Amino acid sequence: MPRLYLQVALPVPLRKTFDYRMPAGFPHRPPVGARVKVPFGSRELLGIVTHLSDHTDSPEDKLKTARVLLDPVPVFPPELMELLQRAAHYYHYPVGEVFDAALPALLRQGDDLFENMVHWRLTKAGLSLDRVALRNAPKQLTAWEGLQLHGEHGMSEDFLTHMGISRDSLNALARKGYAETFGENQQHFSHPRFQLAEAPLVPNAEQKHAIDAIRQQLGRFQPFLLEGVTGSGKTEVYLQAVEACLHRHRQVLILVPEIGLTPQIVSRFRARFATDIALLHSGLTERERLKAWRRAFLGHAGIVIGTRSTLFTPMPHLGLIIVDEEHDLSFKQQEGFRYHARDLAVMRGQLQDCPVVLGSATPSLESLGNARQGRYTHLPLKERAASAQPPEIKLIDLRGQKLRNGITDAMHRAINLRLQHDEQVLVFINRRGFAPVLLCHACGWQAKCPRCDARTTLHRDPVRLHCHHCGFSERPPMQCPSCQSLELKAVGAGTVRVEEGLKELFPKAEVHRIDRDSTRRKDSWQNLYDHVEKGTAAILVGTQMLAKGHHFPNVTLVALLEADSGLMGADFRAGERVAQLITQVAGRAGRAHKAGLVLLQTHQPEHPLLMQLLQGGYSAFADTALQERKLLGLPPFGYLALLRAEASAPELALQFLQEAVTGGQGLGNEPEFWGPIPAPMEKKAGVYRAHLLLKSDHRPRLHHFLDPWLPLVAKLPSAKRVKWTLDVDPQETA
DNA sequence: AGCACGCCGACT
DNA sequence: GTCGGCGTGCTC
Repeated sequence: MPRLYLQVALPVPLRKTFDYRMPAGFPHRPPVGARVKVPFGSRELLGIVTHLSDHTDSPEDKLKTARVLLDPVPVFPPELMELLQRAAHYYHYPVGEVFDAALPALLRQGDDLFENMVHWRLTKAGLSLDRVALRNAPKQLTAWEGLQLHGEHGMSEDFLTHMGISRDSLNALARKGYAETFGENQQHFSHPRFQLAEAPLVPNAEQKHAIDAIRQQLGRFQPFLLEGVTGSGKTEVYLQAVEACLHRHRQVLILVPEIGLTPQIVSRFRARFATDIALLHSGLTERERLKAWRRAFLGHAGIVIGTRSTLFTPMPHLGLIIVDEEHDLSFKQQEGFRYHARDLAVMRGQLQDCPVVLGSATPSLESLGNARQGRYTHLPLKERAASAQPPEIKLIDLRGQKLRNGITDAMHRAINLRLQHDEQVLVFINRRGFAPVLLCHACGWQAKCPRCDARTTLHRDPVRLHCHHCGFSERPPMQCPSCQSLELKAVGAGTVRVEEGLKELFPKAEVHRIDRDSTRRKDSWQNLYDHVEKGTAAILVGTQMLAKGHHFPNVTLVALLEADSGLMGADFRAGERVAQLITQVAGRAGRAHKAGLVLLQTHQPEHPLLMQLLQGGYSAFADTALQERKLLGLPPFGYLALLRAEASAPELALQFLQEAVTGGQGLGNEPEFWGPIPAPMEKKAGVYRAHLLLKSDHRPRLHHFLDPWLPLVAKLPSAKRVKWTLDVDPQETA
């Protein structure tokens, strides 16, 4: 019998796997996708078995022996192994680190997969019990009712605790002989079960078309772009597609941008389906995360909802993937393994033969491009649900206007009018703090961050200057450090100053501020939301985080104080981001029976992007933007990779990138090189940064170039003096 | 990324 | 005399 070697991926930044001998006592064929502990240098690491092979390319005497096999079944089933390995290749990231990023932290640390895994079921006595026997024990009655759902099949304690049934009440039932545990520390795979808890709404014609289209493709790979303006009923389409999927005893994976901010979508699913819904988001403890992950992994959870990394959760019966707000930036990881969860979701759908629904009111130009080329089925929802009217958008020219705390007279009057009608107003200003500039009126000196090429922002409460880019903070000087003048002025407005200004202008109105500083306390945002939802006159001031997920039915005016602030950006996606932001915030106005008004303060009222949004909405903007992208060969018509470098001196980073360009000559499949250039904020947190953009008009050709180029780049002598990273499909190119 | 090995400076 | 600075080289 040939001897078998284990090929293992380890969490080290090396673009290779490592071979190990199998010790006596390992099963004959350990499962590919399982975790193993292996010796590595002087330490012991936990890795993933990627292959079993009867030969090895390493010299026999260098091989070490694996130590412990941790899993009886793979933590990554075959389709996930395939997804993660393809992703590692696509993003040119070390495969062992990709596996590491995909695993809940406790499993990464070596915790047992099925430790503390207990299943409960009713005993014969429990099954034939009369409920009156428990009439004096309401908690035990609930537990007994819960256990009845699955009868003698039983269910995991993870799920029971998730439904609010405590171990105490289960133990009490056990003591009376009505319930028992079984299958301790063992896997217990099953199909998800569900019941409809409320009747579906009656869809309109567009919704029905979308629902039918998705239903018909269940069991097959097909991407859909569900483009629905705010209030067009995207969620109802999701719900009915999910229902069809659950009917086939399949699981649904739903990705959302920031689950903490969207409790509304979760409660819609909870209200519609009586099923195990697993939530995976940043607010969980690692123990909670593992339990939720395990319910998905074992097939118990019918619906799995989570942020970006939830995409990597194994689901044995996956039947549908939904990516809500697919344009959202947070789906792209911005450090380390820089994957795009939306793009990998499509890849996963392909591997697992299921439809992928990308939903947005403001789709990314990438997805619109895919829809127009026929790769994705376009499902537009243009009608707003019953009686809702589209908001009216108007511009206020800021040029030559006197501003009071960032507010023009025209804006002041418009807000006043709405408050008099007992309606609510949202005010957006995309800047935290009190004022973005502290300026010397005498000599022009400005407060700057010593570690970044950036000004510091003046904050109140406590009064300090903060750098929003690196966390530096200091007490503001009493007099100008340059000319000793005492005339230091706070210029410009952030959320705090606008809040103060509005309180002065409207002393009788409730004014609330929502930004990262005001919502630090857990739940404070939710409490405020519940309060405001009741509908008394109020003004909400905030950054874009106010625009996400929440609907305020009584808001009739939305104000953007600096609508064009994003238009100056050097990034080619700046326009797309501004158009999405304006359209998204406009969607917050006039949801119920009142028509909404959107007021944009701008220095560039004749800017083509603004004109287009006003006249033709997001789709008119998208048409033009796509034409421009095509002319320039930019995404989705061109394919980009960005090589970033940072170093202790500016020349080092630029020199490294220049050598990388030179090293790429003659490799074949060469892309266009744009740069190297210093990054827009060259100095950040004390390091100097530079960029090299690679652009190709064929994706495969770009990757055929990157494959030999990257190892070469890594071996450049100058690579030792910089920290470099490659970003495939970068979202921020500037 | 870690971690060990290695070869030069100021401390008990 | 040693503790420790971080350059460089390796990890099946």
